[in-house]
Amino acid sequence: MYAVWTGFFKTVVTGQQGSEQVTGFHMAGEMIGFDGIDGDRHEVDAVALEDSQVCVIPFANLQMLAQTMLSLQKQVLRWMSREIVNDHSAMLRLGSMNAEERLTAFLLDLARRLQAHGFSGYSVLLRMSRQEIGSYLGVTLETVSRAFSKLQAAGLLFVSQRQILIADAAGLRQRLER
Amino acid sequence: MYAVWTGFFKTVVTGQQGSEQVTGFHMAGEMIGFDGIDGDRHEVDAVALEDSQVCVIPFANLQMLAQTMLSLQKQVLRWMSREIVNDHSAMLRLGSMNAEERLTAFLLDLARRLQAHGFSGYSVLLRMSRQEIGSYLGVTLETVSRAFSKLQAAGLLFVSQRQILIADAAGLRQRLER
DNA sequence: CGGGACATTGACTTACTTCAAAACTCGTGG
DNA sequence: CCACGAGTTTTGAAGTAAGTCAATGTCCCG
Repeated sequence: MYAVWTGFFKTVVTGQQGSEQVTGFHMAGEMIGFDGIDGDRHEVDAVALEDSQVCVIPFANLQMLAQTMLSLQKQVLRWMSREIVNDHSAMLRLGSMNAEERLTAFLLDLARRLQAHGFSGYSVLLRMSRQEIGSYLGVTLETVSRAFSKLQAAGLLFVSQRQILIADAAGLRQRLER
Repeated sequence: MYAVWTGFFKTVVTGQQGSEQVTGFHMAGEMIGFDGIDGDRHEVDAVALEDSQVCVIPFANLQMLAQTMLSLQKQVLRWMSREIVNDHSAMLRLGSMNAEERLTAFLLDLARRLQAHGFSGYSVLLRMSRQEIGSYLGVTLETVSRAFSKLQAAGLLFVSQRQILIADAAGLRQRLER
């Protein structure tokens, strides 16, 4: 298991012949590697998107500790449960939203998580490229770029390369209530 | 937690204003409800697609038992890990495959799971409607129907309403190696 | 036998992709 | 300090896969 200490990661699954799909972005305080418990190999690759520090925790150790520390055992289950819930929202995004809605939902989620970590909930510095956002959202990088431009034209946010300023969070949220 | 004893279920997440997304199908021997551990409510609804029997397991009980039975604790982690891996393949399907590939991957996965449960790996009786398959795969029911017809025209399978006969599993697998 | 739900197929429309060009950013070296 | 070049982002124009709307067909059950 890998606990992100500082920095920012993406996790990627690779299909048979090289088709890549970003399955998530991970910041400080989050865990990576729950996919490797069942099989004996991790199904995803984790890639740092900036200089980062992780704490490597052999799963056997975690499990041993959890036997005596009940709170840790609970925490592991909560982490995994949270990942499952996250993945289900990702499926909802990918399966039943258009490009603009996907980007909106993604941004709101990112801003919320950043805020939970003590950062501003309005000024977001993206660590990932349009390409990577597109992969995560199941659209092309061009579509991501166009969706950004459209949201900016609608006065909901300001975009300058990777610096995003959310001008109207309520307005963004409203766009998801189709 | 709910352990499926007999029958067949779908799980569904509902977006803000009623947009539905099927997040999975579950057959005998599989567990439902890992999404409810973190929050205090389940995020998905489970719906039986035929007469079914489940074993209801209060999570607190499971947790208590797991403390003394090490093997059970491991099993819980394995179940959850497997769900995470499954969700990631679902994301890969939704994010980087076209309609025909999504249906192909879905069918192969379903056949594999049925076979693992002692059923035929070739003759598949679908328990869900085109609508529900479409929701799971992020396409419309018409697109599902057309994809079925196309795979049949290619001689890879035979379709008669909900009865599917996989004629060329290797050929189907090959279609995924784009 | 008839009605209702589900599935298939066709014709048309559209959101997104693809291909291509121009603009911006940033690090490197002259 | 500026110029160059590579990588990234934005924007436009054209093509296409899938959505939408609608008609027809099929199955099941009362």
